[in-house]
Amino acid sequence: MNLSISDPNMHSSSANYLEEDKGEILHSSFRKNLYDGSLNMYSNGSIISQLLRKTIQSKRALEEGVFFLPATAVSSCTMGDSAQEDRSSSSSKDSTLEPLSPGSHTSTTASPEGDRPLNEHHQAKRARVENIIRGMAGSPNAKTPGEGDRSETGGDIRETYRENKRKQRLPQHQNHSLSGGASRPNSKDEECHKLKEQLQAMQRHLRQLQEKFFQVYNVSELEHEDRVETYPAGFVLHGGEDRNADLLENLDCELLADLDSDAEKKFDAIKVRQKETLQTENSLPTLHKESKNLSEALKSELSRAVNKSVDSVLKKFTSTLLSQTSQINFEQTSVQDNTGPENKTIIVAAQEYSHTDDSMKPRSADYYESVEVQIPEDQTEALSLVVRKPTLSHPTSVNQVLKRPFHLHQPLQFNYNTALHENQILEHLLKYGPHSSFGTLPCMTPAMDRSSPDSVDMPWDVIKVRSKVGPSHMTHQSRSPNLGQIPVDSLCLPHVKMECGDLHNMADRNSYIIRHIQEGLTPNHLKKAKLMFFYTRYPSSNVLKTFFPDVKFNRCITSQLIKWFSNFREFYYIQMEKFARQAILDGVTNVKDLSVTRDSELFRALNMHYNKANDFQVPDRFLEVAEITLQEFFNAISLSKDSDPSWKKAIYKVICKLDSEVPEEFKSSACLFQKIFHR
DNA sequence: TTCTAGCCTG
DNA sequence: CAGGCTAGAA
Repeated sequence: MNLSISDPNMHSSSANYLEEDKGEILHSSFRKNLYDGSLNMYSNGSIISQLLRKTIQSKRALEEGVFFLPATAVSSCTMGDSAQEDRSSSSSKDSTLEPLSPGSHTSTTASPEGDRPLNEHHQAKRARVENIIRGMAGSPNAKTPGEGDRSETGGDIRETYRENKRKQRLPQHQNHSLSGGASRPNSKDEECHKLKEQLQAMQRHLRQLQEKFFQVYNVSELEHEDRVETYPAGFVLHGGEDRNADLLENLDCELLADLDSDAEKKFDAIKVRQKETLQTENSLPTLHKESKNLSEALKSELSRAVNKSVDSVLKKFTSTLLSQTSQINFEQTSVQDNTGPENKTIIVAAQEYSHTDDSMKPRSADYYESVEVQIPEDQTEALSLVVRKPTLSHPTSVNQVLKRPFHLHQPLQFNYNTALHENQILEHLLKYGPHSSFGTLPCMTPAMDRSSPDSVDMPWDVIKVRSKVGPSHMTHQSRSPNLGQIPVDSLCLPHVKMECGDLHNMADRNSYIIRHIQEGLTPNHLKKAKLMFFYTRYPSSNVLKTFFPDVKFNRCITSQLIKWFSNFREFYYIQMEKFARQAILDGVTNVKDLSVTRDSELFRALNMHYNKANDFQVPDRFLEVAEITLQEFFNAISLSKDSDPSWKKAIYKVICKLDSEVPEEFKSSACLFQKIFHR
């Protein structure tokens, strides 16, 4: 056989069907429809759904009493083509024959003498398939079609299907309701057990579906058993059922979700096509290709379904774990009480958050804004849920508490922080397990507490120690629990995104948080501004807005930032004048003898002021600018220009032109910036 | 009038 | 570092 021969045969056979056999017409039209459908599959998503849809079509056709072959046609065409495709791809010798399989089949039935035995054969198969479909579409509550219910309207039938669908999707809903927290389980085992049961129910359901599916599939296989031996990967029937069962076992129930509506459309399409002139598929090579695509798509579809199921189960389990371990941690911390009352505050907050049904939903911007409104108007620095962390060099001060603990007892701050820190809690649980203390929350880093108002009063050496701890945090290395106390500040949440990146479901909210606008300037912002001074002494307001994206700019904030840089300059120029005069007193006569290096006293003074922690690599350019400034002062003083009240202004003009670009890294929000420069 | 830089002071 | 004040620019 070859293509040129089979094509005319198929045409003639179609003509015969039109006059003699309505069922065969359906067969052909169905087949055409299926081929078209197979094309659509690749763009319309679930192939499994498509296959099942066709089965439903067959069932409906049976109920209508109009057609009697669709199921067979479905299986023979769809599966047979897929099967032969696989075979042809595996065996190049047979490749010329395989594409003809469907065509040859129809051409055989096209002969008048072959009609009768074929019809009998089909009727036998029809009865078989009818049983299969009935069992497949049936559910305990569904009416059994074909048993006195033929008068059922299509709408009723659809209702039946919908009911089936609802039942099939029920396990998922149950899962949601469980994870919703309304009926929160008391123990982990209980929750595990329920989850397991649901999973098993899903598996049973899918197994049933799979069995029906393979039965239908087997019908077509029998029809082509003389030439079909193997099937595409994932559908090897001979000895491959187990593997297929495993694959389909995890198929998500929602594959059936859109069955009825699409089946209805297909059904209408079939009726329309019935009236059309039947054209034989003269593009068998194309079909060949389509079958191959179908095979590939089936494989990917199955693996996708498995992944989806695993993900959903894991997700539910994780959320359950969160709500339980929050409580566990609270109790543990209460007993140990080695992390101070503030930690308990946070843990209680975490508890409340995890208990809230809608806590998993992203908060609106209004939510956060409304919280911040509670902050006094003249509060320019963000209040925070901050715990003073002891320094490593003062282990005896571990139990020190806040200087201003009243910050911790503002209820709205609770909500604010708890809502925002869910990610951290969850991450902590995933990373350290349920029995670790929240005092070691990885996202509550030493660097973060600098954003708290209390940090203003904190000696710089404390900050330095904390800064040194930062890098290990960033690289996810092990961290001593003794660092323990929890400095928490909303400003610092953006870095959570860096740590919880694998928690995709949290990413969206973090992306909101990272855009969260800070109402006031914090010590972190001051620190950042100081480091920016190494690059720019005269930043424009645009630069300030660009490099403080987490600050909600207003007149006050802008003035404050400007004032900061003014103060920075003041200190800078005072130092320059001081060291210039000192040089003159030291007998320096040549301005070229003046240089500023990292070992210079002048640099140390400046670095102490702008980079107290010394954890930032001051750019060389700043040394150059400092040197130029020093020389300018030296020259001016040497020339006795300082007698002029405004003698410095000339120097300012020179220095203001020496600003350089601030690195892009500074555009991060204050906390993120901290993390970047403390690595 | 508003904004900003700079100076002085605490 | 911030507040108050002044001068100058826009």
